[in-house]
Amino acid sequence: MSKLSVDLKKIISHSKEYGYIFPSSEIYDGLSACYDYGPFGVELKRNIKDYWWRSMVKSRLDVVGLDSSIFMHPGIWKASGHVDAFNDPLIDNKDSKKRYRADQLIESYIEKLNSKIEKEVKKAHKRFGDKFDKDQFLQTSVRAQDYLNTITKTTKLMNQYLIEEDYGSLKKLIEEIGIVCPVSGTKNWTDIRKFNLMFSTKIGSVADQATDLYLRPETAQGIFVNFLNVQKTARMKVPFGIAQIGKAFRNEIIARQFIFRMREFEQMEMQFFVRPGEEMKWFDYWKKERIKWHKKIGFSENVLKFHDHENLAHYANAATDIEFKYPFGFKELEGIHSRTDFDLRSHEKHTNKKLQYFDSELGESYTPYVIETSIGLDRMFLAVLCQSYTEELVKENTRIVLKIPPILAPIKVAILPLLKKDNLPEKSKDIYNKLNNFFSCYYEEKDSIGKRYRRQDALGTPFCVTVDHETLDNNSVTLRNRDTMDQVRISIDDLIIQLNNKLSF
RNA sequence: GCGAGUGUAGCUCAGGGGUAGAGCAUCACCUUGCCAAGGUGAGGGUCGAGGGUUCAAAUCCCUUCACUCGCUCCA
Repeated sequence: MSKLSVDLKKIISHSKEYGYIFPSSEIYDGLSACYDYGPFGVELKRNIKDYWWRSMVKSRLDVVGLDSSIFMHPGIWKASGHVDAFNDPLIDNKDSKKRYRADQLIESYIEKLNSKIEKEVKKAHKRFGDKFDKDQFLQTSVRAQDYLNTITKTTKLMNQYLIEEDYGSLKKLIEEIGIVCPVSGTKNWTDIRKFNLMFSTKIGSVADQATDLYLRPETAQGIFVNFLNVQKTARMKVPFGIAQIGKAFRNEIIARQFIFRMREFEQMEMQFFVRPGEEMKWFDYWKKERIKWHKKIGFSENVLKFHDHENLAHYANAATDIEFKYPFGFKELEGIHSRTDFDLRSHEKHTNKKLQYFDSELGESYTPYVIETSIGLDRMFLAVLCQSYTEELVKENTRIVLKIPPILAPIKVAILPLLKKDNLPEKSKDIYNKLNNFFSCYYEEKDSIGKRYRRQDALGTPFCVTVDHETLDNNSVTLRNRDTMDQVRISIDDLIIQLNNKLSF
């Protein structure tokens, strides 16, 4: 096992030990790729959401929020392209262990036959010179006719089987035409299985009258179908954005790497509607805005990078990812996509309802173009954990610290009596009650003071307030910094102001 | 789905036919005057599940389940 995955392993077990993340359904042996957020995980997650919502919605005049439902009309997923585009027949080669899409295997086979025909044509052209008639050749050449017939027949059968979802026959077809695996060169294929990205379920209490529907695979569509509702009621003018935080569900073929790729996950999305033709300007604008956001909470230059897409999705005309350097490499954390007017237009087509905006400045109506920023909340959570987890040597002992940015930390301040006697606990609890109105606090009196500091370090608490005998004399406490372990003595009255300075957005 | 690996205490793991173990963690009491691991005691396990071999199985055999890693996909 590589050193990198050892790091991830440490983070996973630390997350569990300190109440951040538990494996789902653990006492039933777990459920693959599902995780639960524990008492401190849920706080960190909430703080990340707040940080995003504040900067994307609260601090801007041109973006408003939305919380659309997870269940939506099944027609939406037809319009968005999810029903057709993510419904693949998959087949494995048992020798090379490679997985392919069955239809793509057959298509590349047809491609090969086509190039063989081309070769024949070229050869014949050489032979006959200028008098060469391509159509005539194709009709008379036995070999070319053979290829053409096979292509026609194979294409027809493939399409028929795909539509009927007759995967048994589709496999037979692959075997009959003798397709081999490009890697192993063998015909040792598994059966074809259908893979569907979306989870389906039923709504309605009577089974046979129930309507099939899907759990949403992205939050974006809830925004698109509410475009006019939001624009009109919040009286927004293009350019403007709609933001949403919510769960999404994808039946990933393989879900791995802890909370990086889960089947149930949470997205923080914003769709920004702009005038047609101005999309690249806004695409660049949001690229800059979003990278600024990441840097503001302390992600450094060398753990972030843009990754521009070469192959664009069916709806996009430009796309980039912000990648974060996880222990398993640079991976997508956030996507910024120029989605054109694909979604709005597609919903118009499917509903026969106008989804246009009248631009009073231009004096015309149009379907806005859309720039999407979409960040995985769980991926952000993991990025924060990976960035924060540190082990350092202090007097030949390992100190494990979660250097979580203070504004994101689940617990902001721990209040600790130096000793569990002499009225120190009582005094500490007074301070706890006072501070807890402003920050999330933690009170602890067990074990030696050093041990308690280390425990708070491991939990990621940025500040410890220690109450000692001097506190009883002059109302002063020590304030300890998690990252430097430095302590300053300050008056209790100054605590709230000082902490506020360090903990505000 | 295929391949490999792993399942023993809350965590990290040892033990490989003969009474279930260690360190850390937890709880109680004592100790403790600022950076983890001081003392005494206690709780906690049908050794992933089912079956087989055996006088005897955590240990050997078979089956099964779950997780982890790799491969294909990722709006």
